[in-house]
Amino acid sequence: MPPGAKDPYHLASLHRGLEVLGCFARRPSWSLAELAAELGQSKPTLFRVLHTLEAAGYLAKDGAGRYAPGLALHALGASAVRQEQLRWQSLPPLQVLAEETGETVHVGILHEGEVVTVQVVEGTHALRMHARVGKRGPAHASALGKALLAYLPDAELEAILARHGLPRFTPRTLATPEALREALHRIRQQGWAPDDEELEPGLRCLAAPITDHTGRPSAALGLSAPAARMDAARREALVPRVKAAALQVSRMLGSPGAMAA
Amino acid sequence: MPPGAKDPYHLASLHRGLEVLGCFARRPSWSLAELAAELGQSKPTLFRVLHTLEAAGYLAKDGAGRYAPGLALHALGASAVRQEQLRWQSLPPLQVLAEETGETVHVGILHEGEVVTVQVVEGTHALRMHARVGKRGPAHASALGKALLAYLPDAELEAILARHGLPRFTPRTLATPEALREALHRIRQQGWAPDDEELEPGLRCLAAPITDHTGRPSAALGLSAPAARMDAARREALVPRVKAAALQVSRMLGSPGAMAA
DNA sequence: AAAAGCGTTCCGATAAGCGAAACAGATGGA
DNA sequence: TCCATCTGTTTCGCTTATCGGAACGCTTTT
Repeated sequence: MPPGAKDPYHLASLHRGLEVLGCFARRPSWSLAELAAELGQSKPTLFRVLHTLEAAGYLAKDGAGRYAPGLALHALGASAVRQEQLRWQSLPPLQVLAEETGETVHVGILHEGEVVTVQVVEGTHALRMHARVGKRGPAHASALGKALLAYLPDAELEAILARHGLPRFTPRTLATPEALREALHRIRQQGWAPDDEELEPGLRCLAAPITDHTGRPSAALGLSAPAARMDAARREALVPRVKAAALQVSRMLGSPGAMAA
Repeated sequence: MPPGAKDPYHLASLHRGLEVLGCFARRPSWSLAELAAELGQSKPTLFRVLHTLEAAGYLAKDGAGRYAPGLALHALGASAVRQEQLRWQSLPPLQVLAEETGETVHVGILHEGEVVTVQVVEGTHALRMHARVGKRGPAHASALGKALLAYLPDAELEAILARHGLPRFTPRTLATPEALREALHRIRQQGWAPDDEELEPGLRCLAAPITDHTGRPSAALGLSAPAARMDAARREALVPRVKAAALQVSRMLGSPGAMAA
């Protein structure tokens, strides 16, 4: 980026715009002239940049002619903060749980009918589930996914079923709407979701919902282990720990329901 | 913006970049191809945009080759959220206080040695202080400013004095470092700051600090009235109400010190 | 009254940046 | 195993987007 090496894929105009936005991270209010001095740019150039940022809603003029962060920037910021918050707040409890149980634990959210992994801490056993941040997977065939589907409004569940269907991965996959609905009903009652080799033979999971600051279950925390280490007794013992970890994350996100516990 | 009217101050490249960022407000993870489909852009074009956004730290590649919000975006978001939060969280308490007292109340922050007004609710009396969001003013000659200066580290206070000096506006302006320091000492002790016609003859104010989620006094809440309505007795009566309003805002910002009260 | 500051507009020269097409790895199905 | 088909990346020549000097009103300061 410094002189010398030139990058053929560098858009100067966009780069300048981002530099301007960066200034607003430090100070909430700038005039054109101030930015021109700060960034060493000509006034017409910056005028165009500011004009474009304003048209896009990223900046807005305040009472005086000065520029301030706009609605789009606020929306973008809120979204980024929320995601980062979930991701990093959840890390310590995940680490503790992974350490204590030796199994891979992860946090995921629902997006467009699929589960997206947001954070992972791998277990310590040689044979363990592999997971990666950013990975997408089917919602109906994972504990994480079912824990989230269970609290969705009916209409949204319908839409997801219509869009993705219920592809079968193993003999145990819940491949009919009836079976899935029944499972979701039980999940709501008990407050956690199982996955008994429904996605991959030999892989068992359990997951509990995480509620955000509005109280809605917007993410889930799960634990995955090979069937050899996850018999009924061990799962029984793990359920409260997974639920406790999910509750702890919920509390850190400011969930009203999780406060008194 | 739609076809027909063309804007000579529109930077196409920057605009596209902002559209890309907007996508990340809705979904945390995108591939180049997905964005190309969503925005109807060619792949090389988007590749350049993503490359530039990544180089600037606004986006980053996650485990797979997919793009996710980067550190710069997170920093920007956190800053925007914090500012907006102070601004809108403070509004309801300000409205109540303005309604009950009939006077103009406002919230301000310190920036580069000056007070910047962040939110205002005007009073109901015909004769009232006029204030505008975004307005800047001297810190040493306003209640808001002094409430903030009082909690600054010594070095920072020094720097501000060196930079702006202590210009005199009225006979009562604190125009010497000694007078100011003494005043700030008292302010720390009593937890609120006065302004007795120090900026404008006939204008009296009082202000109390607002502490943010880190516990630091990062803003202040003030009430301004003409001297005719603000004798010693009335000010005495108003102090606890201004302090209570400031405390309420602090609590809403998650200030640890303000929680138990 | 003059001067200095601001944001805004104009304009011609330049190179920034666009898209078609080609390329290279990865992935997955037959 | 090979082929089909996705990715993301690179190249290249044409065009037009866009840059900065300079000039313009306007408000604020002296």
